[in-house]
Amino acid sequence: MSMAVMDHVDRILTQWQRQRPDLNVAPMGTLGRLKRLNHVLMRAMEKTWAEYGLNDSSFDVLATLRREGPPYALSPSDLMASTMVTSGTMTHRLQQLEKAGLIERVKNPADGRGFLISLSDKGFALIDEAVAAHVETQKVLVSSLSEEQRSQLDALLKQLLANLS
Amino acid sequence: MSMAVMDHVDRILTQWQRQRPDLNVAPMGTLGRLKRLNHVLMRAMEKTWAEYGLNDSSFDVLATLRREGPPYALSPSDLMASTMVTSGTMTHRLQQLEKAGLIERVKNPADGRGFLISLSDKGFALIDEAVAAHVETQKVLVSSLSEEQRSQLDALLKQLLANLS
DNA sequence: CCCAGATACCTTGATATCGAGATAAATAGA
DNA sequence: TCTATTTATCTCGATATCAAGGTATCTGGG
Repeated sequence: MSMAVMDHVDRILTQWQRQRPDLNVAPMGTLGRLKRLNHVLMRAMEKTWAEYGLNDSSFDVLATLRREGPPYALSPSDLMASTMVTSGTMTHRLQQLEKAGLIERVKNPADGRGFLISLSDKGFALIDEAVAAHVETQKVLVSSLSEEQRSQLDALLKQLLANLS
Repeated sequence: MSMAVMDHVDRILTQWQRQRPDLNVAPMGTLGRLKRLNHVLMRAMEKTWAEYGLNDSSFDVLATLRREGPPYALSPSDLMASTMVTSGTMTHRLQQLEKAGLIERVKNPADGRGFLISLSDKGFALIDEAVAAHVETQKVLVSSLSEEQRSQLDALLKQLLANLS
């Protein structure tokens, strides 16, 4: 017989039920856990990225270029679309990565307005190592779920995401 | 018969499988969806908060005070613990809220180091309205799941969270 | 060919956050 | 009672993000 354990989110819902019994706060519980989980997960993954001198932003860009396959190059616009950030943010990210020598930028010969961003050799080597470590970290982070549970969670998140984005 | 639809995360996983078949990227899919979902959900909820002149940060603090019940007061430390932000961040949040007249701060009579932060009448009225709208928004955001699915998702998130925080 | 509108990217200014370190007050122990 | 340690909060500097607006370039219809 399994004992239901009160967690932080449960306590929040209990408080609301007492203070505002008119509100249906069940969705708040689910979305609250999702937010907290995201927060905790990001913190945990940041540690691995930091071992390679990276953070969420820089890992995100380098990984996007790496998984694209040869010649490991995309335009800033492509990168923006893939990573869900605004143009100002992407400009900033690319400046940092260029300064660190992890990417190279060349004018797009086919479009005078644009650039092509590609992984440098150094950037390729770094992300190739970092992504392996990152995947290991992620494996640990989901290890409290069985493979079937993880897959079920995946399906539910996918369904929810499909109707929002 | 249900057709499996490729979403953005699926395409990322396919790319990785091609480029790095040595990596098990299944956890990456789940955690990637969780991150994207959090991003999309925050964007959606921000719209509701903005209708009341609030954002994630300010809503978070006011709601924490409101659900506490009378006398709607907590110390900055309590608020920090409840909202998972650092002391510097909380100081900043409280400055903004005080400037807006939504909270009041008094020296804690029982502890000369600390303060008590309480909702002003204006703050109480505002959060009481805003939270009702927020709950409505959340209801819409999870409406693509059946009640059973939402509850299942809740349980999985809770289990995952339990082993992390 | 030309021009209006779309597109690609950058710049700027405002915010939110963190981490490290400072200060003041409380507390526990000799 | 003193003192060392802990706790509560703030300050400061660095960074990441967004939104709005600017410039250069492309593109499609007349």
